[in-house]
Amino acid sequence: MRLAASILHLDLDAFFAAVEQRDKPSLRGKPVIVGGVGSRGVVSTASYEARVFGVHSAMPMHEARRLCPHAAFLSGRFRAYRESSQIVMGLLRELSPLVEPLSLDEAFVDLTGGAHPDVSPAAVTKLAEDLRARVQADTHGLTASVGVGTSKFIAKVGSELAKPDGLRVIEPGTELDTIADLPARAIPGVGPATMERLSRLGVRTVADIRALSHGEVVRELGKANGEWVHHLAFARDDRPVSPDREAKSISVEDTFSTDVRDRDELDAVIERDARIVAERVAQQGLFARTITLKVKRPDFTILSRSLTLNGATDRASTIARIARRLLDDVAVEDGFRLLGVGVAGFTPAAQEELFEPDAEGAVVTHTDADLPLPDAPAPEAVRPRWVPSFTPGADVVHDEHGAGWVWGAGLGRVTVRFETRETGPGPVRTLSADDPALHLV
DNA sequence: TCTGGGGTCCTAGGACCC
DNA sequence: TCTGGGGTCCTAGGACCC
Repeated sequence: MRLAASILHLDLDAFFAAVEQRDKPSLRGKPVIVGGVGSRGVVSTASYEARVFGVHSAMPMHEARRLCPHAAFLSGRFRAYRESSQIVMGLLRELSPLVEPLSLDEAFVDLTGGAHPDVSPAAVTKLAEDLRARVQADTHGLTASVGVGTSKFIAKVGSELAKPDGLRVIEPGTELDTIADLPARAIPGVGPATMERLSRLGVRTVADIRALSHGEVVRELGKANGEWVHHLAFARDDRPVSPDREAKSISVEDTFSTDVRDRDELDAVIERDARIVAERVAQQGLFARTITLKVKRPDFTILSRSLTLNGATDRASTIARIARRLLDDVAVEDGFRLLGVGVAGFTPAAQEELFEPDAEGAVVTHTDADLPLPDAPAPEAVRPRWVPSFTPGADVVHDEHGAGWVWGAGLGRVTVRFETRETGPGPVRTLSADDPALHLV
């Protein structure tokens, strides 16, 4: 905790949904829900208009449809989100080089590291309001909530209290009062399980935690979590803002639209995911030692199996081969609803002698054969993950009608609303899916 | 037609080493 | 003729975050 309120937390309001409303004028002021549109999808972001109906992040999509059937249900346009995110992160880096992004829509900034040495409450208020105005101008209308405080925790509490489209500077000395009546869940790290334990001690608010002794909290929650929670309840938080945090793991996973039990199909998914993982590892110039296979059973139990190599690799074939072998250890009979492949234990250099313990514990060397492509027609579970298609919300262009977005598709037809950020609400037209004049962007 | 995907950190037991 | 003790690495699971 610092003497001055010099840590800033910025959170873009209902980010994915707000980008959609910005780019789709007919959806402004209406409930918009972005997420997985398949039968097993969940909500990523709901616009404030949809939240009124009880829709929120992580909610199963089928439930969101029940609560708010008249909403627009869109799968995401991550390129557009990334673009706006980069604009905002750029604005933050103008304030200070010490910017720590937490996700596309959230970041901490250490203002003492930057060009604005005056961190008096009046000065940071001015700075933060200017920032919010610039975010809105440079992103063509997205709004941000900003909190400023003496620590990461307090800054984040500030932006939470300021939502939506607000600013809250929590002045030094007022922290304890500000957080006293917040639910204990407001402390980062207190999730459902921890909250349940705290409830057993009669805790509801942050102040209730303060009434407990350090020892009591640690006994109930364990050492690390207990100390953390007890400290934060007293607003003691000296975590630095750390830009350039290095990745510790890279993984890809797929939830299938129906459970998969066929071993060949699972092997094909492993190979496809291993390729994606290997590409991302290589992109970052890394090599990984530990390969992890993750599966989720139909009853939602999650299993993971991992193996650490003596060497380090960035090869898809090696990652896939190990993952396939790890799958040998897992009973497949009930099938899986999810399979994932991940790597960790990064080193900056490949290790020449890449060998691994085999099932008997002996050491075997191997060669890297090219991975076979699965024979067509591939089952749905094994198709490439990012095939361009007329998913709801996708950007399209029509030679005659201009730019628009996919409202719905099926039975060989695509319904498009022809409008853009600049046009204002536009007309809806239903076209043939193989209309040669219609192009995905 | 029941509940995503990509991460981080912690715990706990066993192997292994000195 | 009752067998320490610490440190590190690996593995599996779980809580949590956005």
